[in-house]
Amino acid sequence: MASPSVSRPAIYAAVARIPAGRVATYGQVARLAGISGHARLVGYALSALPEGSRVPWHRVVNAKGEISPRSNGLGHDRLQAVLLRREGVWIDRTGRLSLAAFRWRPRPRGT
DNA sequence: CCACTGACGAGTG
DNA sequence: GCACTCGCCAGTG
Repeated sequence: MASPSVSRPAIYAAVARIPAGRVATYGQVARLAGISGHARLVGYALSALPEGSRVPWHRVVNAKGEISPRSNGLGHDRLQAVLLRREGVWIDRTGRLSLAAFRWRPRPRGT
């Protein structure tokens, strides 16, 4: 349940800004979407994404740097790991990736 | 209108 | 570093 449509467009737009090979946290996306502090809403919005959407939802991970397990039972969490790996983002055997190395930094100084 | 539920995050022990 | 609690918003029964 819970298919909130808060600022879905804003959230999707923020997620769409994440470059391949990089990841962003829900909180980070929320901040970019203009709803900082509402990381949950980001997750809810992404959960409502249709399978054919062009939104790189797989580039969004939680603050711990791991793929949040979902309950839809469609194995999307597994798919996310595969998609990320395909972009060069390797998940640690503990199920976590190095945020320090793969976290996307919007507006970096220089370049 | 009330209660429960979700792809979360930060703080505390 | 891990486990637990509280806070946030929106939709459903």
